[in-house]
Amino acid sequence: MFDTPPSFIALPVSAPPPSALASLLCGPVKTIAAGQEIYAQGDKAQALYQVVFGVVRVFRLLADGRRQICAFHTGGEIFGFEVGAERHFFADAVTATGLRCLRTDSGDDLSHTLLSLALSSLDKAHDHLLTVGRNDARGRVAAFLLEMAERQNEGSSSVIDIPMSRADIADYLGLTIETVSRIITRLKQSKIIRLVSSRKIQILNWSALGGLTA
Amino acid sequence: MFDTPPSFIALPVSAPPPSALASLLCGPVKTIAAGQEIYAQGDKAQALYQVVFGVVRVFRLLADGRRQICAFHTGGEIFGFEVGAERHFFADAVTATGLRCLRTDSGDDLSHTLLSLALSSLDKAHDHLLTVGRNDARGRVAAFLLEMAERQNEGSSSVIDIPMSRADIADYLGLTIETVSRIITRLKQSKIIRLVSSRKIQILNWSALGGLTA
DNA sequence: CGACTACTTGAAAAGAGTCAATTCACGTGG
DNA sequence: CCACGTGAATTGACTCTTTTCAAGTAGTCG
Repeated sequence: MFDTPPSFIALPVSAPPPSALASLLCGPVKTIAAGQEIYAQGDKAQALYQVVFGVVRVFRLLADGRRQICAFHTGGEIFGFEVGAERHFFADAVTATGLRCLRTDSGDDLSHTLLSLALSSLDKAHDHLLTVGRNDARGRVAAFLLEMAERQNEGSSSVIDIPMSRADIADYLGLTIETVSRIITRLKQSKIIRLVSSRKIQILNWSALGGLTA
Repeated sequence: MFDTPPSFIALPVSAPPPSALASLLCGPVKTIAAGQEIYAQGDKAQALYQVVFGVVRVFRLLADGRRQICAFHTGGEIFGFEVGAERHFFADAVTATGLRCLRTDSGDDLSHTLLSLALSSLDKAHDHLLTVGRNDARGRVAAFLLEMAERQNEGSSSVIDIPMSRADIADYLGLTIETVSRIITRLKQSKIIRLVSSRKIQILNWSALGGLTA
């Protein structure tokens, strides 16, 4: 390892201090309907948002109409970071969603809190890149299901809600809807999952599912 | 667009202020050899680095030995952000490289500067995700060539240096070496590029190349 | 009940991966 | 200076995966 001069201290990048985070929150919760836009590419980047309930998707649109979903955000998560003054992405609600705007003008050292939030976004983006870059279709769907499961393990029921459509999943994973559907069918046939309904999936064999991802 | 309460100010996320950045720099330039490790997964995250010359690759290693390169970094770029106290990635030198460590203990409001750097990393990660998620093999290679060209358009020669191996390119784009090689051959046959040598590529038709990417 | 949308399934075609064999560039040592 | 060895890059033949296009099923809302 490349040795570091001792005078360099650790980066201030610990997990977001919950207290500082609480001080960041403020606005009232706004409820928006499924499909409603939160912001669009080209908008002025003005605020961050916290998801109170529901699901948000953040995505880019390509010239030919295709879409790459960069991230889904669910309860508690914060999104809306942008590099410049303008939005580079679109964000809209997948389901009816409650959002809180986050103040960034409370006077003092907010950038410390914002930094740890931004780094956590960066980390997730890298995870997603790994999922898409180094997994075949089956591995990507498996990773997606495990990601969704992890977000909602309150009570650790093995039945997970899939609030988004197959098209959303496909655009998130860089696949087509048909492939997503076929993979789900195959996972069902091999008894790794069970479909309660097309939007409610029970995981029967966690380790097998985990074994499919990179 | 979801309307924002007027009390919320713009995010402090403008481009890195060059002055503040200058104040961040300090350490002497360390030269490391091609292939030498800079940090490894599991290491304590201690500092950021700025590339003075040369090329660095940041990557993850999978259980089965495969590799996903998250980013290449060249002259001037800053890397080494981590979420927690531990490194989640490996970083090493592609070619002989000069690095400067960046102090993060200079007393005052560094997190503002760090935030804009982190957001710029986040933006690049999203770009890369788009490249890998929504392009076929040809589009990914085209995007890669254009990215490399953009990094070294001093003098705007159309001949670009490719300091990394085909294996590196493949691991960056989520492809195999053979596919990368075949795509390059096809681009050559269609007179979009010309190979000065396997590591020196001249772009003959920029717009055609741009038309291949999403 | 009918229309609409989401999801699933099938068959054929295209794309990318795998395995194997060359070719190429470059150093080293005879 | 040339033969040789090494690792990188290219090419070929073949297989497997994923997409494409098309059709069919299911569920929902009027």
